[in-house]
Amino acid sequence: MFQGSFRNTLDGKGRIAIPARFREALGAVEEDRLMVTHFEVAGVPCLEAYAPRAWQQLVESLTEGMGQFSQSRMLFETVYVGGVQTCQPDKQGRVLIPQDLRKRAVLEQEVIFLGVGQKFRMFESSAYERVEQAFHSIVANNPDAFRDLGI
Amino acid sequence: MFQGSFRNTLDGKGRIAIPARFREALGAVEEDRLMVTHFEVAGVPCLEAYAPRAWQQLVESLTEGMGQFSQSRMLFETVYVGGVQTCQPDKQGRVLIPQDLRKRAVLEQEVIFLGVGQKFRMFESSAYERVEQAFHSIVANNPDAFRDLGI
DNA sequence: TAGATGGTGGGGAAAGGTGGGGAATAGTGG
DNA sequence: CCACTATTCCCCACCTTTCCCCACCATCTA
Repeated sequence: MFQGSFRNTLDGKGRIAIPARFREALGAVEEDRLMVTHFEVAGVPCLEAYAPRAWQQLVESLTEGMGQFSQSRMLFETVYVGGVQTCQPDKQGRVLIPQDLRKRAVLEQEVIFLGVGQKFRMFESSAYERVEQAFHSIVANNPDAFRDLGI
Repeated sequence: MFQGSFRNTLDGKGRIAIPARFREALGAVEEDRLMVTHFEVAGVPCLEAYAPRAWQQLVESLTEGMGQFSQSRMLFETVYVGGVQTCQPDKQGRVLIPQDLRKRAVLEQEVIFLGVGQKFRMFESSAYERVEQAFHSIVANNPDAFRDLGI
């Protein structure tokens, strides 16, 4: 379980330290590889990282769920599954975020880590502010938006 | 297994480096030939590449699956199977993409490689952006499309 | 204050990707 | 059938990125 938010810095080589709490959560389950793919929240690009096992399950459930050539399946497997990269932390607990992903999520300096259960998200801090704004303006303008969530 | 996304460049001669990870995945199984055919994802043209053995299996399973003269079978075998080309990497791990395929997928400069299990896809980067958009707009407008996947 | 933990920085070797010269081959037109 | 041109193939060389180290600093705890 990934839980909590942290704020670390990308160094000149594109490496970043995985928050120690998240490393524990990884190591608890298995060897410490990370599956990282990219995504968007409210139109703001970010990365999503899974423990290998959790990722595996996700991919398998994809195979069962939809027809071979369904539009949404192909999109999902191309963009979300296809975009994944395996990252191996170095002895300091840092990973090198592959260029391609770094570009997509526009990670440049300060990165926010957000634990979301089976995975965690990474945003460039300036981008993350936009997500916060989006959240607050939804709450203000559309109080029912979160009714289904049971909160 | 092909996994991960990479971004390489076509040189003036129409050659492109196969990402090293994909070459390993190929070489692990057999000699490093590639079967490349063309396809579309969400209306965006791309190429799909298989290891020879995986391609073989695909073609054979096709024979079992559908009636000899079913419309969809004939279309599939004509366009998808018929359109395939064998590519042999040079000693630097590059392949020359045959003109014909290059044109169809409009590969010109920067190419995105996406590992999708038994095969990988190649898009011109500008074209790939359209695929991403399609994916994100499905996720945004139709949150239930991927409900079972828990993303 | 000393020690432990977590995060940051950078040197240097190795791997991966890019570019281009020049020989071989195939395709085209006279 | 020959000559010419375009494409393909094989080689070598460069440069950027990645990987594997080791060192340092800041914070928290005992």
